[in-house]
Amino acid sequence: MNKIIIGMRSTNVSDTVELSCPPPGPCANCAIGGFSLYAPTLKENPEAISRLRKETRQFAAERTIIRENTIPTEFYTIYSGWGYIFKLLPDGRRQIIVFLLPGDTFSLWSIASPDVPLHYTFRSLTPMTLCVFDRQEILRQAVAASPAQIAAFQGTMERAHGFLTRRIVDLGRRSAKGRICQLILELEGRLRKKGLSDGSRFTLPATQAHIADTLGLTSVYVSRTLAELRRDNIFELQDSVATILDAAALRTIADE
Amino acid sequence: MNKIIIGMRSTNVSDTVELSCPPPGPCANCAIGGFSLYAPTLKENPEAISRLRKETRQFAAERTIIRENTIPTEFYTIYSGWGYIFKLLPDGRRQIIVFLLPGDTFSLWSIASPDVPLHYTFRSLTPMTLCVFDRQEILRQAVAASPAQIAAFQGTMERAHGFLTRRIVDLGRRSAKGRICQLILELEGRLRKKGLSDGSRFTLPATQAHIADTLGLTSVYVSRTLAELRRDNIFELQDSVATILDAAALRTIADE
DNA sequence: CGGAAGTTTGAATTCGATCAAGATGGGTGG
DNA sequence: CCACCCATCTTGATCGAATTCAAACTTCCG
Repeated sequence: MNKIIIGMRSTNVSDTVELSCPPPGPCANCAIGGFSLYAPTLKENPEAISRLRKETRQFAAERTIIRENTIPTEFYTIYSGWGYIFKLLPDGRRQIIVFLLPGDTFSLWSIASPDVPLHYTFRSLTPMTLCVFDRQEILRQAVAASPAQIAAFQGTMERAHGFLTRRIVDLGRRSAKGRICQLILELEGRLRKKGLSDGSRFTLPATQAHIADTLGLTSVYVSRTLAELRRDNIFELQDSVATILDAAALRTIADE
Repeated sequence: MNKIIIGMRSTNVSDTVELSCPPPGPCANCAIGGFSLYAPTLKENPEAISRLRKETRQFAAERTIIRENTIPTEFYTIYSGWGYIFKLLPDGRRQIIVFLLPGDTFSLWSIASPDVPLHYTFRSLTPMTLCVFDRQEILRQAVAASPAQIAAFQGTMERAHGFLTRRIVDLGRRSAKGRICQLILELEGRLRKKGLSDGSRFTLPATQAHIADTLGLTSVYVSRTLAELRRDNIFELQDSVATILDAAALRTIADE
């Protein structure tokens, strides 16, 4: 039996520990598969996906999955848990590019240029289970399989692109409060599509430091701003549970 | 004969004026074609591209090509001049997402979802000549034609994605000076690949207001920061000509 | 020569950062 | 089971990078 992973937010010891585990059931029964990149193929031919999956792999919180400047040979789907992609500046400042949620994939962007090293790092935020595929295989056999699959592939890239451009607008032209509301709405929307939010309440395991590093702020100021939103009965974040108290007000602050 | 377009930076009269012009020579001879999205097809079968091109179209500076919330039916390659893509906030603040240079294309990102309206606006920065294609045609016949073409397509998307993530890092975690140096290096690099920079001197037609709207700053502060770089003999921008005086220093400031 | 767009410079202001000190709370080890 | 530890969050005081407001200057064009 494998070791049990404990703690949402583990300490920094042994940065790259990983624990193998037997795969969960066949991909056909996967709760999150219908929201993944290869959903069309999964629907038509679930065994094809099961066959492509090399294994599943578990990580504790805050473990580095792939480091900047390495060349990934694998392709991952997050089966459970949250991850994030970030870039580190020479002096240690960190910018989180995007949070990865269950059903999201990693190494999509570099799939067409297999020999270019990553320019950012992929890390688990919570304990996380990944389904592991061979990068070349998934490209050839799943992504280019059918017209529906090509459309899903390009659609995924486009959605990712949309999140990035919206983040650029946030960082460039919105106040701290606006950015935070924007982020809450983004995450709620993405989670809702996967059945992980009822529209007003969802799990948000990111610390205020993660949020700060995502929005170009400091954790101190994130704390102050969240306190304000809480005081005004607009939004609350406690013990990794996010609650939208006043969706209209939230959207108003986010929009301008 | 058509009207002649005058002035790099025209006034705001008649925001959507456009002037037709006879197409320049066949695509096979195009100076910029080798750097475009469909370069592989152009090399193998230049007539295919010529046939796909509906027309060329000229715009004066600061004209809106496609507005936010509309559904584009055309696909453009910039034959000459600069353009930019931006998003407007309700109160009039503007965030420029990216500058488009000769050989760059537009509506790439929305090519897979033909019925989703744009969430940003495409505008000319200088007088600009576009080669116009049908959006569906270019997707089917050029982008999906050959393996080399698919690779070029995905490679283009990846490069664009790289620019966006780097911009996010800049906006989130870099000082005004760092952002400006970063932008100079990005533009120089992109232009050099197209033979439009010798490594230290190139045309940069953006005003300080454009730069400010790209980097999340105000034009006043861009002016002050450029003055500093000029004073320190690192970089100079005068009359739309950018000159890198000290590349090493520029890179140092940009990197951290 | 007059006007408009762009740039520069100065002074005052502000949003968010930085520094610092507690408070809270869960996990670990004794 | 208790005590300590460490990460996270909170709150206060001060600081500073970039904004805002304002006015002059420069160029180019009509």
